[in-house]
Amino acid sequence: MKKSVIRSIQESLQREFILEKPANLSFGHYATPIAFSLAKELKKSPIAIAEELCEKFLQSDIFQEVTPIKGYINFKLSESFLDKYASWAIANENTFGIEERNESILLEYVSANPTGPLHIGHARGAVVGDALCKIGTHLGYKIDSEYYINDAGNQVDLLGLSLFLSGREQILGISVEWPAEFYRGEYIVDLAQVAKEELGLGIFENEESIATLSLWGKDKMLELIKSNLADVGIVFDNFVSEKALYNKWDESFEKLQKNNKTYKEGDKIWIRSTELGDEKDRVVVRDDGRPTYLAGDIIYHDYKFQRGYDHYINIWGADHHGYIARVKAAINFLGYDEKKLEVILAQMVSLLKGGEPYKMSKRAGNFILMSDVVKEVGSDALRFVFLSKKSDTHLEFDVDVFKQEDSNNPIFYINYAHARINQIFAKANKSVEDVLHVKLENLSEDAQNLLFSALLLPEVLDDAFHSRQVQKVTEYLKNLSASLHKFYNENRVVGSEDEEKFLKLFAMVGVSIRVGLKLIGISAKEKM
RNA sequence: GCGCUCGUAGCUCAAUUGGAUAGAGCAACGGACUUCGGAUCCGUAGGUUGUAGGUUCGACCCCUGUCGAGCGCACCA
Repeated sequence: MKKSVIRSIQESLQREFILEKPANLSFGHYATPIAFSLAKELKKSPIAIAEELCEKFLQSDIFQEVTPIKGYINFKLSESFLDKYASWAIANENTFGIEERNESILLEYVSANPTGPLHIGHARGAVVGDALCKIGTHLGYKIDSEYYINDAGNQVDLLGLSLFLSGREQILGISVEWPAEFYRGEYIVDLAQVAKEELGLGIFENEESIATLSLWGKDKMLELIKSNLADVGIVFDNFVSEKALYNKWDESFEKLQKNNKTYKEGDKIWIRSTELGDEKDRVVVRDDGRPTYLAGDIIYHDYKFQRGYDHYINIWGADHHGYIARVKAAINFLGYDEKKLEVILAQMVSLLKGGEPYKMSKRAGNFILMSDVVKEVGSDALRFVFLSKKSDTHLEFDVDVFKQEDSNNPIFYINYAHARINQIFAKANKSVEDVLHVKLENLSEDAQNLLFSALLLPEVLDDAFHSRQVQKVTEYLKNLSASLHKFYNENRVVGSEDEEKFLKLFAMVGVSIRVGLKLIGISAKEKM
């Protein structure tokens, strides 16, 4: 819809311009402040310029009115244009808003350590990533989703050690001495129990089996993580193992070396990340020869870029923000365009419980499991809460409030609108096909506004994806539902002389609600 | 101390990315024919956008200072 408008204006204007929505829908459907920027050039007042331009624009048949107001030019679309578009959308629901593009994107998100179940903080990145993936795919981007498994290094070792000690203490009844850092939490105790059943009691007897427990535990945790994700409808295209990539280190290292971006100091190897804005150079290989975590990420990003995507998106927890500079530097040093990598930060989620702050830390074991929240409020509500907020703002909510969010939940509000539409078709004893041919003309202003709102979905999706702000979609769905409810309360549908027109209008709203919900991973309810 | 992110109604968040009168929900208060399902709708109240400057036709948005919050500042991930 917007594209048709832009094309039409472009034809008569022959220059770049900004198209936006008027502050007030009664002014028109679209607007442009072009007269303001022309004012300087032409040395005329914006108001006079706007008036002159309006006449030119009126020649197009997609506009019913073009009016100047205080220098702004407002466009009102014609009913026949809106009707044609709506008929097409209703008949082609599955392709409504779908576009063709050639750009490929690699989207990496979650990538939580396989040392424990996902907690509520991970859920935010997970849900946002999944929604971006679904929306972007709908918009025609070829998106692959990927999860990077940190299955090498200290944290996994620590998992093995924690299982080992827990097994000795809880199962063998031996008193153990806990180190300063280890994984606590009930899942460790539970997992040690499973280890006993699958691997035998002997596994806790000898310290040499810690390595075995690490590997075994990591696999178990990964399974758990996958099922946590599946519970909210998230499935990844790829899982990439840090460990499996380690044999490519020489290859990546050689590139860095060739570009003179590493150096040796002491017995360590450093990368010159300072050259590209990092605070300091970073160690990539320790003095005992073990590569650091950064080395793993260098290999991984080398591997990513070798696969030749047009664009790369990483969703990271905000606590990793300090990491962006060094990874981008490394990508550049490897000979790639680091601007192709975009990092989205998902800000911390802080939980309250009865007003008391919850300190979330994987290591402390005092965290809220994503799966627990899903169990209590359901996947839809969890998704909706996280998708309603910009991902880069701190989010704080009280679990107790969250639990009682049922009738207050906007999801119910949206679903109610959707269910209402079905209900009214049933009441009228008509199907969508019955009313598809009806022309939407001579509509009241309210009806026309509702129609226009429903047709806006593709633009909203486009905007949400390109600004990486998924809350625009939830916001839109709430507003569209509100318009529907309002219209419903003010207009009698069944039995009125406009019945068929209104049904077609409602069908269009239903399409947008269904498609919109689907793209944020929520299925619309037919009945409630 | 340095860096990143953020600061908008009592609370949780929006604001077409520099545009027109800063908007929703919740909470509060007052209303809507025993209703095409009232899980809805209408109305009232609530704001110097943390704060002080600057940039310009125009600023919640950009720049500078300042205050406050969170997160980083590892050879952990």
